[in-house]
Amino acid sequence: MARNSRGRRRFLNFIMDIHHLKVFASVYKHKSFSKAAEELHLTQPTVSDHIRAFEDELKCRLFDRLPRKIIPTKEAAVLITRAQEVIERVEGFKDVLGEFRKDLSGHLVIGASTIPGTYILPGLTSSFRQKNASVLFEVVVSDSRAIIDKVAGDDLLIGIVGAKLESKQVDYKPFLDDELIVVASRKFDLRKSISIRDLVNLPIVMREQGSGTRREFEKILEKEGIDFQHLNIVGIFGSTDAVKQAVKEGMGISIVSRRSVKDELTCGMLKEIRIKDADMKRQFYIITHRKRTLPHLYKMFLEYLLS
Amino acid sequence: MARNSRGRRRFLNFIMDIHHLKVFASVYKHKSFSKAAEELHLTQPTVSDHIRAFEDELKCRLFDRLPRKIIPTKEAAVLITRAQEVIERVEGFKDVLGEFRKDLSGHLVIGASTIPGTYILPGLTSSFRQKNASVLFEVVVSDSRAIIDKVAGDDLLIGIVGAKLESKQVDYKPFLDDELIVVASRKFDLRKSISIRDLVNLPIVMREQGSGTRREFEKILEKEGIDFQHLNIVGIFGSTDAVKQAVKEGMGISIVSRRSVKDELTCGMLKEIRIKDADMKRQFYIITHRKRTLPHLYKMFLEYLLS
DNA sequence: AAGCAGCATAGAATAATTTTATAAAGGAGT
DNA sequence: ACTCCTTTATAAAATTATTCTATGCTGCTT
Repeated sequence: MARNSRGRRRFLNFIMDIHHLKVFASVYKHKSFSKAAEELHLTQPTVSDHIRAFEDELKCRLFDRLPRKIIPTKEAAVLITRAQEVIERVEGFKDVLGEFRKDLSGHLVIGASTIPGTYILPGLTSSFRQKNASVLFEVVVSDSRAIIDKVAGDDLLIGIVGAKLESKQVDYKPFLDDELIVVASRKFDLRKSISIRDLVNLPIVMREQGSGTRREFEKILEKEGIDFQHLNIVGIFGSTDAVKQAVKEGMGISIVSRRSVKDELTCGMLKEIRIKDADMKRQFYIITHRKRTLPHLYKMFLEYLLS
Repeated sequence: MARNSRGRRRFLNFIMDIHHLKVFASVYKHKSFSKAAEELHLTQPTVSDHIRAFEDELKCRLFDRLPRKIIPTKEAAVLITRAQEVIERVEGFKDVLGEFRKDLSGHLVIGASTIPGTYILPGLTSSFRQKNASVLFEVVVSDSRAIIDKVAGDDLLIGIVGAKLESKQVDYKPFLDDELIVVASRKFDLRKSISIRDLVNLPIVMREQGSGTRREFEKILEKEGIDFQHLNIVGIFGSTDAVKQAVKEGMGISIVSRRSVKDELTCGMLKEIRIKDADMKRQFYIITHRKRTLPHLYKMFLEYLLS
């Protein structure tokens, strides 16, 4: 039945959904119930019913039914504008999403551990910006542990880290390679190539705990059966630059990412000491939250990174 | 079942009615399906279902469901503004009508035949305006026939006329009384009181056919058994003022509405000749279309007229 | 007066929404 | 690790809404 117990409709809800408004607008446009029915692919009784329900709801007559035509009342004339506005907005709903998807501008926040944040991302963000319009990049640099926690805890959407810590929330995608190398000041007198066991005897400068670089180094030592405690640690610094500075000053050697000392090696400020018997390769990862949806801009950037 | 054949919904229609938008907005606000369900007096599965349907419709995820909380996606953040706008507009629908009803400003068009339009309405519109704000009155003066036709034909909403012509469309409400009187120039030498039959011998100035005054006069003659053809008509004028002018000039006597010559009688420009043997009372009517709804302003004015 | 055009009404058929009941998944506390 | 708790998902049944067909009514028109 078109109505439920004579004129009263719906249990709790209101009549004014888009559908009803559309019927109203169409009747107003055609000044005819049957023409409106035709346009909307409904039957005339349905249209009648909608109009009546709408009139009941508003407690006012909207159309005067004269024998040959219907005339909208003043009230209908007042309402039609608003009704059309609402319809238009709702129809445009999907377009809003479409527009939004085309839009590659916006604010892109990326978490990164020291090496990726300092030596990898600046180049990539810069070239992404050259291809795509106006993106504001914000690179949050912290150590790997902190970045992973932020991604897991919904504070960041994407991160690039140099360590893989277990977390159910986080999805790891392998990204670029890197290699840990041993560096020393150019004044440091040492053979060009040593065994990993020789490290035990050398003064070492290190990053703090939580650093991906340090963690990788610890993993390598462990694999080689060397106890971290036996190392001769002479300094711990909170940043790669500080470590590099200390090494340049001759405080000791350090194990750092090759990417972080590329320039110093080229100009001879630091020299590399090859380790002949250990694999010092490491992997960087792009991390995202396993259950969160990336905004479009982020997806685009992620695709760019992986290509 | 909440959905009909697994996720596909509705036969022909779209999901985005106000109801769905409200569910979306509530979930967005509370960041919780169950809280939204509570607010909307629905159950949680219903809310789940609406959101899923909406997501299917837009082909994009709106909320990331994490274990303890849900996080709106960027898409949801983009859409929520628009959704709230639409909801607000629809909620405000009834208020628009309310406002409209309180509003007593506007354009009020009244049709009137000569006597009401010239001698009755100006006073009434003026006092109505003193009580109520800013009404723009437009008085369309024409003869009774024309006004009745315009009301019947939807060109006018309200009219005041001095004749009752049959028309199924038109509703007549008795309004003020009037009286037809015989007037003559003050130079015109005649007894103060005559019989209606004496009119046959006098030179008469008249309004055109269609005039309510003339029609009333014809009806009186008919009642008295006097043939209109036997009258000594010496002039026909298209307006009451023209008739009055002609009478003043001594062209003849005329039968006019007492209201239209009130001032002239007072200052002696015209004199009344009493008819001792005929009832010359007449009635004015407020007319409206039987099936049309009067706008609020018109209703107010009508009430004012009838009080 | 019969035919026609246009809206209203009633009841049946169809479709959509909401509910109850239950599952599944992930945290929090013991 | 196990259990409880919270939150969302799923399924089927119940409820409610919408639409349709058929028919009635009214007032023009011829």
